[in-house]
Amino acid sequence: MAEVSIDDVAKAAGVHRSTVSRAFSKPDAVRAATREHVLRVAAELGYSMNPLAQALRRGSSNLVPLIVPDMTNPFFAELARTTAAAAEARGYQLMLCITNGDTGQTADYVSAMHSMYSPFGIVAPSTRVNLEALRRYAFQNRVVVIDRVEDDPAVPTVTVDSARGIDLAFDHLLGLGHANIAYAPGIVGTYTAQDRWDAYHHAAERHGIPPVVLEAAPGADPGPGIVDHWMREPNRPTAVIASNDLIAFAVISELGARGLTVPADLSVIGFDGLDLGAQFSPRLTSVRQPITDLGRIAIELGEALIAGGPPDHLVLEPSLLIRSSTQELRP
Amino acid sequence: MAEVSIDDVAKAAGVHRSTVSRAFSKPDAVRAATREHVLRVAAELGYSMNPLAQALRRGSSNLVPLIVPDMTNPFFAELARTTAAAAEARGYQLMLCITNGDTGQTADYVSAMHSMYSPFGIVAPSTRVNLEALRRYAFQNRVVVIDRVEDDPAVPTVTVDSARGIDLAFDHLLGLGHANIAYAPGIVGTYTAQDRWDAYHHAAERHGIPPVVLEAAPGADPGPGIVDHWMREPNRPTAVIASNDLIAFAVISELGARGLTVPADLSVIGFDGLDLGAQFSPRLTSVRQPITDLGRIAIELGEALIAGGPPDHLVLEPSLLIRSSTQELRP
DNA sequence: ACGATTGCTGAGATCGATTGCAATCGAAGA
DNA sequence: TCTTCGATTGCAATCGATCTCAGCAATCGT
Repeated sequence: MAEVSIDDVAKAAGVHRSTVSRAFSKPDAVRAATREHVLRVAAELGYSMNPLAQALRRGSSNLVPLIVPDMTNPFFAELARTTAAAAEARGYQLMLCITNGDTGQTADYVSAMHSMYSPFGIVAPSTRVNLEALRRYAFQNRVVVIDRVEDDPAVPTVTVDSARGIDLAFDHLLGLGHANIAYAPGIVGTYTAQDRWDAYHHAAERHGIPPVVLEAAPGADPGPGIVDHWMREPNRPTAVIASNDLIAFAVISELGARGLTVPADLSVIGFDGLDLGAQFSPRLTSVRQPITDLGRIAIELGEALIAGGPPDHLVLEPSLLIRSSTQELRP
Repeated sequence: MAEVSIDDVAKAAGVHRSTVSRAFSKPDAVRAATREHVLRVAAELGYSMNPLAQALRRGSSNLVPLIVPDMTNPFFAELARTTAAAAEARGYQLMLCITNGDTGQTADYVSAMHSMYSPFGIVAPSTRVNLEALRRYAFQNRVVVIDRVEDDPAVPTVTVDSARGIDLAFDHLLGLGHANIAYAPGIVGTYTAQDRWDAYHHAAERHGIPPVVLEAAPGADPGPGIVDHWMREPNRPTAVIASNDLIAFAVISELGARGLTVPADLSVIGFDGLDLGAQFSPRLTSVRQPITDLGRIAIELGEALIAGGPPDHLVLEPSLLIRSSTQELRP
């Protein structure tokens, strides 16, 4: 019941603490017989090493913080899950930190991670603002970013190719006969959001389609704003690309509330490819981000970082997840 | 850049480390002038206390683990958010642990929390199984449970009144003219799931309604199984109560895939009252759990626990969130 | 004016582990 | 048989903080 320390085990096993320590952390440095004896005694006493003390002495721990802005967005939830799995598989203990988009909190977490002797940390930023705070620490801590950091090649990053994703969406919609394709941005401020926005304009231009951006008032529920905007369009688009799945959900929901149906009245394609989209009504067609790879690679980049390798900047390929929220245009 | 320790600050300020320590942790015990001087020097050096060392020496930290089975379920995501907020407001640092329903992991986390000197931990269990592992630790650690623990009154708990929630759903549906109300269970094994199941049967019996439970094969995607079951019913129910919002989503989605619409062909009511339900199509009517209170109260129970008070067992009241997935029965 | 009290600060042990260095021991090599 | 070497193990310093105890000054009561 009381905490059993390394000295208790040492005493019970009749050896010195250092032997116990070695039996656990460097098994080769101790005679096999001794080691087994120590381990057995330790097991009997229900001993397990205190990670805090260990981290303090060693100057390194296995706690890897994953800093995300908002767990309510299922994208981050899925990211957290896969990253946690990847982390655990490599012996790290993932610790999830939610910032609620608060710049100060992100800085706090990164600095806390510093004093926790984390080998490295992973940040999935929401707004560009908080990256500034991050950079102050990036040089002294080891940080991996999902998304990107402003012009700072020293920070390893992993991203999904937004332009390619938007192209995929365009090709799909074009193939379905749509020629009037709008874009519904959601949150703004991140690099990814900006990329998707830009990619939409480029793609529209390339295909000779007049770009229509369905903006909603910031802060408010985005659905109504976007749909209002859409209905006001003189030449009403027949398809819309949402900047992420949540926005797509909101649009479809609002459309339904007004008696319109998807995809009959409007084809909607999301961006994320969440599992949750398969439970939506209609099942959401979406550009799928390889979230599992994102998590795994973030961990790998972290390991590369502590190994002293050069910072990588990986770009992953999205793919298309065709479900039921898009359909062929029928005039 | 290098880690600045308490001794560095002490030297720079020309005082002993104990004075620096006191300046931070018990401001009254040090002269105002000295304290300010120390604090200023510390700020200049960019010093911040090392929580590990502090926890090690003090034998207590402010790290509160929140152990959840699955972040992919938005219920837990919302719970995590509100609990994190409540924790932070009280000076705790919430650390999220995802078990993926793995019994062993839950035990690991609880034991890790032990050696992290956490004041207490919060567990939101998914299956009843892992509660056994929990109990082995509960007596030596301080654990608060959201949901309940088998016959163990020593563990404080906070729950939502499932029976009341089901009643609310029944009353709503009955008021809409429905007389044939089915139940769609989801995950099983938790106390809450069992409660809702029982409550459904009681309510059905009380209202003279033949109970219809729409079970799906475990493991698989629940939507198709539930809908299949529903269609096979000789006397097809006109309304269904889902055991949680995710199940409701799945049912509605599957219905949509088969060309049926909600609420025209079937009224569906969920259980959770997630914000996400408002983005669903149709907007989901649901029994709302007071998730914010759940998180806050879990923290408060934890504090009561370390204060040495008797373990409480709180039961919160759900409420009805009427949106668009239910409608009056039209014969 | 003198012993007692109060307020503030310094010394040093301590939390639970790791690790470089020294000591020990048996066996191989000369 | 004596030296040397490698494999083990013990010793003690150390990581960065907290906390009890003691010392010392200024203040208080009478």
